[in-house]
Amino acid sequence: MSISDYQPLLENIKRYIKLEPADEQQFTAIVRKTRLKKRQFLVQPGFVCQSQSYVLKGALRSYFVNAEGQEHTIQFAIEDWFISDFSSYISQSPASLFVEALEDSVILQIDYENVEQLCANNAKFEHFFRVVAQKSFAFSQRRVLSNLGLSAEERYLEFAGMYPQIVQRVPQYALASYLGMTPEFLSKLKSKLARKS
Amino acid sequence: MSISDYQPLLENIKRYIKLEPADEQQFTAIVRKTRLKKRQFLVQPGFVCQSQSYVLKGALRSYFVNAEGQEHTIQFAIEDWFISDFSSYISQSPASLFVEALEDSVILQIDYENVEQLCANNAKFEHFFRVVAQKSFAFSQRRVLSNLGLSAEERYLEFAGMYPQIVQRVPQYALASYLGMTPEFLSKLKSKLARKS
DNA sequence: CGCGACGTTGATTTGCCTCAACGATTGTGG
DNA sequence: CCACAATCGTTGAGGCAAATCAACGTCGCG
Repeated sequence: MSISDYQPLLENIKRYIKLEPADEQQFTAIVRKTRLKKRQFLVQPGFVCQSQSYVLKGALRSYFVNAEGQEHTIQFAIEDWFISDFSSYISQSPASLFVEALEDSVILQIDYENVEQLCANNAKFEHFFRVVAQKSFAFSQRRVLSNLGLSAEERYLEFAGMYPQIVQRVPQYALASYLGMTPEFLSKLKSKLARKS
Repeated sequence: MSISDYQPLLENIKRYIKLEPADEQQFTAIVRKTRLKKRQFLVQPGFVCQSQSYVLKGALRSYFVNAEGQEHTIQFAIEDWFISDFSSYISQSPASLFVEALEDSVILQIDYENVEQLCANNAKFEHFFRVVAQKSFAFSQRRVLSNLGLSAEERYLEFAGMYPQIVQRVPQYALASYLGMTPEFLSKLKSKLARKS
């Protein structure tokens, strides 16, 4: 695995903490690179989610399948994003989500045990993972807010305004299930909005 | 402020990290006790949320008011819970939520600057706040899931099963707005469920 | 007491879902 | 390289869960 593979992830981390060469070395020692084929699963319900994954190239999503068989997308991840079944990951208990590659992808994985050890040994990383968790929490709360306060059309427009790349890149049924509507309804919504302008 | 006021909060922290007397002292030095009257606001939109609050006694909620004037409750907090406009708190930018006392309450407040300093000086607390943020994130993701995957009735039953104390204690319009339904609909739901049993 | 806040109940409306049929595109095996 | 199936998006008809609107009862409190 070449040095350059780590760079995007190290740059990401450096947005929050300063890294000396020794820190970088400590960190890269626990990173694994993995390739995924489109439609390949990274996590499946019932298995413990051992690692968090950073996307070097490609696109993934995590989703839940409820009793009626409906899919509900929890998260998308493209380049420079992390993804996992976070609930399973932090409690090291069986997952309830699928994590699936939407395209052929390349990811960097870091395992739970190693992350915890790293954080215990190096306060910089403890700080980094605190900040990331806090931002993730704030992000999730904003989503709860959108779900509660906005109509289907407003949710679509908000998301499309914020993440146009993702809207273009992921299948529409996955986007619909993220936004909390049926694929049919999203389709009608888009054609209505297109007609307006 | 008497020592015993700190105890519940210290016990909470000790569930995650071990505290030496010196640690306890470092921590209690940054804690402020505040009393709130029912209907009093702790945070209001436009003002920066300076602190996180731990509930010693009473009940609070955070909520958002959208363009149409509808309220949407983001969180409830009773004894032994934290509450704030977390998004405003971590970015120290203007709040978009109200945080309001639902009863006369007593809280312990810790300010952003002091928490950051404490974490920088004492790795135990950095760890504590990481773990708390991670759990909060996982919790919030589960709520997104419930919002997406469950009907109004299912959301109510799930919440009532998980937090019966809160259902009894908070006004029904606040609960309805937390669960993503109108007060009228929640009322009909409850009477329907009561009739069944 | 009387007012305001809260919960209830019923009639009506609507945003979104379900079901079904139909193109377009992709992928796959012969 | 074509044929065929599978996958995905579109469109329309009809249905339902939940919202809206309105009227009324009740309780706590100034």
